[in-house]
Amino acid sequence: MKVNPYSALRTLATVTSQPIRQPKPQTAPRAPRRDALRNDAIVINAARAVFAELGPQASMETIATRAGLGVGTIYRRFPGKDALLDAIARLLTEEIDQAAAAALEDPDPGAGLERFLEFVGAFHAEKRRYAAALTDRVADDDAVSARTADRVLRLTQKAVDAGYLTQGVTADDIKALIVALRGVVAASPDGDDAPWRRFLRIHLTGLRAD
Amino acid sequence: MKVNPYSALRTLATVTSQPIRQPKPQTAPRAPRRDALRNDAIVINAARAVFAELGPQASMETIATRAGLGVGTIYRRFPGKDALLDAIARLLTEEIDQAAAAALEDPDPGAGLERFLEFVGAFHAEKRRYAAALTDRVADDDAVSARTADRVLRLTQKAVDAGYLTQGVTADDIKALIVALRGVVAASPDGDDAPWRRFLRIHLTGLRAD
DNA sequence: TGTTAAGGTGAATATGGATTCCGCTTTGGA
DNA sequence: TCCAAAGCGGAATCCATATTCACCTTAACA
Repeated sequence: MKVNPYSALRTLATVTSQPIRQPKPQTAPRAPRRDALRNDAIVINAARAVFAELGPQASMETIATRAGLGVGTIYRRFPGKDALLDAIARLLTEEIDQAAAAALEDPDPGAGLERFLEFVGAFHAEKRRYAAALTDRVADDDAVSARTADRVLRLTQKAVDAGYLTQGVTADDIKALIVALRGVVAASPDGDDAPWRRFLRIHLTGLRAD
Repeated sequence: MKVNPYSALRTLATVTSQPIRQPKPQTAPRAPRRDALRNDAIVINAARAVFAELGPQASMETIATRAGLGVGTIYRRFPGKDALLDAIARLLTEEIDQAAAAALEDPDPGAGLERFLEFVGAFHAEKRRYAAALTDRVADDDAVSARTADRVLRLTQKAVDAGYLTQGVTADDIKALIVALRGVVAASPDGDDAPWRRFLRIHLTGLRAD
């Protein structure tokens, strides 16, 4: 069993009668080191690159090498591989959220929706190797996730109201289209955008018909 | 290094001068044992069940237990887990092929196509946990695979000729729809068929519109 | 019914990674 | 410039499987 280091210190202090500088209880002890802050981003970027190339089963060793760091460093910031994936998932959700926000700005709701869906397609194409491993990593009731869901909902409603989409189309239909797109992308040869673009076109036709 | 057991036997034979019963070269040595034949199917069925439940990362141990056999027995028939997955993939391709064949029989090409796609959706729903791990396990130029591809091609052409699908729709569009369906199924809650059915409906509308 | 090889078993082994740990290095702060 | 504390590195450890193998059973055939 391990000895509690704090009790040892306290004992020593008593014996030597040295005044102890008590750090003010809630004061931040010290500024975080610059390299530590930098590495945080380096790790995530390396992980994204490696996962994109090798898929989610890429080893921590590989990620560390790519980052130019030791494995231990990764574990200092992220509890484990799973947490790393979670962090990436949140980051990507954020990116999708940005795109949704931008789409909502478009004065033409139909154009905005199309732009958003094309972004999603390209997004999945870039992450084809590990996109599937990201599902369910961000809880539905997570702040970002909820915000995005709300944006998609409004995007859909605006498109319906503007007459771009048929009456009766819901946000769930758009979500289904998004995961479908992922399936098409995953099954197409790397770098070939034509299949998912065509697929998107056709499905939108279906969503617009009476 | 390991000694070749055959040379050892040969040496013994020479020394003792015993006549060796040479089995007639090309004669089938013996009929396969009944239990062996039976186990072959037992293993595949157990594997299908376990994969459906736990996904493709289920252990060989689990499969063996489910089959009521020892792990070694599985390895006697299949070189390894990968080969087991391959075998299942081929089997499932065969099932899809059957469905395609049946659909071609339908006097109404449109109804036949719809029936086929609904079969595919239900098929994926049943295998939602491991369907993704099956892709690319059966080569495109494999006999069954090629036959199925041809059937889908004919199914599509008939549907176009009959005016059910718009002019210009190709077999690739149907294949894309199939993988898309897989994506939708994978993202829906277990056992809920409504999402993929609705999705199929909508996409077919898109494929039928001018 | 006896002989024998095919077939079955599952403990032992091999392997590939994830995760931990501790000595060494760097940085913040006085 | 000096002293910790915060960080880093990466070999050592741990673990969860896949796979092998030496020995035991059982079915086929005479």
